[in-house]
Order: sequence, then structure tokens, then C-alpha cells
Amino acid sequence: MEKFQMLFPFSSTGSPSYPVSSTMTNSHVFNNFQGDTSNGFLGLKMDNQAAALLPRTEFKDLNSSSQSASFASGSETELKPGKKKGEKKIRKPRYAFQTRSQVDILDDGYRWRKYGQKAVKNNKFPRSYYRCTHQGCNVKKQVQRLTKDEGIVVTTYEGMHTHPIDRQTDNFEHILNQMQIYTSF
DNA sequence: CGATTTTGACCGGCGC
DNA sequence: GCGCCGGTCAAAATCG
Repeated sequence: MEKFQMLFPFSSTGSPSYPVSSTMTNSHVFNNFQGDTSNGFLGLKMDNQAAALLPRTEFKDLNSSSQSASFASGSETELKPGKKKGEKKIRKPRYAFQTRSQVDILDDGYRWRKYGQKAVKNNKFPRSYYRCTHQGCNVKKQVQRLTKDEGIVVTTYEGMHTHPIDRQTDNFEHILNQMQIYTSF
């Protein structure tokens, strides 16, 4: 296959690497909108990794069908309406990131294993499904490119990692991005 | 040789 | 009930 691992002036390690926040525990960079009204899920702390990609990354809300951009919010992957089944009503929050990039492989520091690829309606590019290859970590993500702007890649994360990042990418960019994040609020 | 990608089959939900 | 659709599985192929 083709692997492009060029571009990106700042790719210090040969393979595309992006800054990632390494501590995702209590440091919620983003954390919610308003106080949570109920026992909801608002604790969405996506301290995220992907926030630190390219300067032109923006967040998008999946569920609110509208807003042009803001930042991803939790969307519950609804478990069907009638499914009571107790269990965990863990709705999986999903976060989408739109990134201006030439490559789809946005390495955020975790190891991903691709488990599927499907063509998307209305889009000439396929969508790829990845899963975090960490034991017990069910974080998933999908990557798709827009037909409209083939320069844009939408990455959607689902779930949160509960383990440390594989690659230590705490560098200048990370910090830089963190700053951007904080100041934009 | 183990890990990961590829790719078509398979599956559950939903609309008709 | 049937077929479409988005998502996942799994076996074979590839990569390193």
C-alpha cells in the first residue's frame, strides 16, 4: 500500500506525530457546557488528543444538527428507545474533529487497528474504522474525508482511553495547543 | 512470526 | 417482511 509519511515539517520522529495531552484524568481541558442538569454525562472531558493536531482543526458537534462549528459534544449513541435492559446506560460520547490535512492517518499517540472500511453515501471517499489496540480499551474512531473539500478529514472519536498514551508526545506543540484551547474559551 | 490491513460477508435497526 | 444502510467480524494477505 501506500504510506505517506512525509509532509509535516514538524514530524520529528519520522512518522507523523502530533502533540497529545498525556494526562487525561482530571485535567479536563474542555469540560462541558453548563452545569449538568441531571445525572447526565456532561463530564465529558475530552482532553484530547486530537485537539492538538493542525492549527486548522475545529470541533464539530455531532448531534446538534446545525451549528457550524464549536466543539464536539457528547452524543449518545443511543441504545434504542425501548431497550431497557438495565445495564449501563453508558452513552458513548462521540467527538468529531475536522482537520485540514492531506493524510488521513492522524496519529494522536495511540495505537489503532483498523477493523473496517465502508463507502459513505454522498461521499466519494470511504470511511475507515479503527479501534484502540489496548487491552480493555474500547475506544473507537472513524476517519472520513469530505468530498466537498478533500483537504478536510473528519475524525470521530468514540469513548475515552483509560490508559496512558503509547507515545510520549509532550512537546512544544502540545503546550502551544493547550494554550490555544484555553484561550478560546 | 506476530501484528495489522484488507475486504466481503454478516448483522441489527429502521423505513416502507 | 423486506431491503437498505451503517457498522462490525473474520479470514486471508501483508507488513516489518
